[in-house]
Amino acid sequence: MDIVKTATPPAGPIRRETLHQGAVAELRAMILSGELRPGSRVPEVQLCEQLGVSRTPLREALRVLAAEGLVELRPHRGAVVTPIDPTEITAVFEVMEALEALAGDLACQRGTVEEFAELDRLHDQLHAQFDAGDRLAYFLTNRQIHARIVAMARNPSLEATYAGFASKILRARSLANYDEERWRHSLSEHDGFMAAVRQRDAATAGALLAAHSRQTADAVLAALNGCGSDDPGNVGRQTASL
Amino acid sequence: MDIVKTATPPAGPIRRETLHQGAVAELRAMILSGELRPGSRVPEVQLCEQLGVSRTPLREALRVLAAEGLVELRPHRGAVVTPIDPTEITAVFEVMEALEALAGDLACQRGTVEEFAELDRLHDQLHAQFDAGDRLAYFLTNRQIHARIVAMARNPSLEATYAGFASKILRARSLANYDEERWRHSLSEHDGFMAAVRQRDAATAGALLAAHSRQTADAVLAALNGCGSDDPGNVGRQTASL
DNA sequence: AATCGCCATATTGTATACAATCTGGCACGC
DNA sequence: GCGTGCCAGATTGTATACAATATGGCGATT
Repeated sequence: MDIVKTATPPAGPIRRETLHQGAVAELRAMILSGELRPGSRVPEVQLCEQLGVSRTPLREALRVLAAEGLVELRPHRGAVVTPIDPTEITAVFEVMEALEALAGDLACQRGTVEEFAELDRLHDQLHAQFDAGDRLAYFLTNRQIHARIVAMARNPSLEATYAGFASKILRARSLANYDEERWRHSLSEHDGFMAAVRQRDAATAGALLAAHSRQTADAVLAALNGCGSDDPGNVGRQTASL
Repeated sequence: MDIVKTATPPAGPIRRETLHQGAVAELRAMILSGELRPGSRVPEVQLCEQLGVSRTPLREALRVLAAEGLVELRPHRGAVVTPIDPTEITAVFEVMEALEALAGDLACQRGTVEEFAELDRLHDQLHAQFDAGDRLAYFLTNRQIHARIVAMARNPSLEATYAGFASKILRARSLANYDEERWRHSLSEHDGFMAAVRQRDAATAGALLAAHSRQTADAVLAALNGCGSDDPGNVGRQTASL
């Protein structure tokens, strides 16, 4: 058989598994990174040549992204990247809070010793990156920590739902970079729930994670409402919010 | 302009908005009602003539349903209706519990007087249907009540997520019809959280709704594990579980 | 006799062609 | 002058045709 060409051809158009799957991944990345600006129309043919695929798989990809809520389809009027609506983000954060609480609770009950150790390691790394003033690295480690906690909950449905909400929040965050004080506070919140996590105190960990999420929400929403949407200067560049 | 033909043509194939949207709705209904059995393969061409559409919109519909988790796509091997996996249902219920709690909490804070009154009316109706022994009617009213509560939470993201989880649970329920005692207990749980709702006691209402969800989970999972999956006699008929 | 490899068939993945619908502008009429 | 109706262009929605891949059976080989 041909078990040879398992690796991705470095050049050429996308070739993940099927074209429409690859297109979904590509488009999602483009949306989350801000390369496709919120509210912008998405002409099919243009994306087709950009991704090197035909309209059929591209359209299938758009339908999937629409089901995820990243784009909106208006019959005969084309697709638009879902605009970032502070009202919606508020709603998303409300649910996120509950999901974080659940994840923290379950993670404490179900994580392995190795996973807890890994969490500790990441937390130390987070501190180091804060001390170094490396916002981007901090941001990435932060996401990793939360992702690990969710994974430790041993609940694929929670994980998938969490990922969906996280992606929406990520898009909002890319518009709003906030201040040093919030950063410091964010770290101290991490210290807080990590203390509970170390003791396997499920209820407290969940509550503190939810509180952390709520604080993040406040900061993001404040930044969102603060900067408005006129002349979105750095939109399109993913910035490191905390 | 042509504001005339707003109504759906009664005859002819599906014609909701676009064909693929209609196909999504049709297929989802077929899956939820059990007309398409869990685990069964879904040949495209067969569904095409059944729905009276071409392969293109049907395939787009399948991609959407795959994103919702109702079908699974295996490249070059066709789509299958996602089998009902007790493990997954357990996970789904875990998240559902948190969603119910959140919905109940927010609903108490945000519902209008009219909505609370409507909830009361539905609750009375539920009692009447229990007394009449009408399981199906009870089941439908039950769903309505929960849907109303979620709507009162004023959170579209929660509503959408809830709907997704509810549909998965619905499929599991259709396999497991459980006993009179559980029915009675379910009603008394409704009495419980409705009492809290009437007092706008958000925290208690949320907690009781979560508990109700947990009890439902126990019953459904017990029934699921009880009957096994050999000779799934009445699979395909939607039954009224509580 | 059992296993491996190959091939015919069916089904899915993709590309292209055609039909339907929306947008923007222009001429006409009031 | 302004609004209305119509038309050309562009874009999306759908159908069909072609290419690629998985499945199951048959035969050759050991």
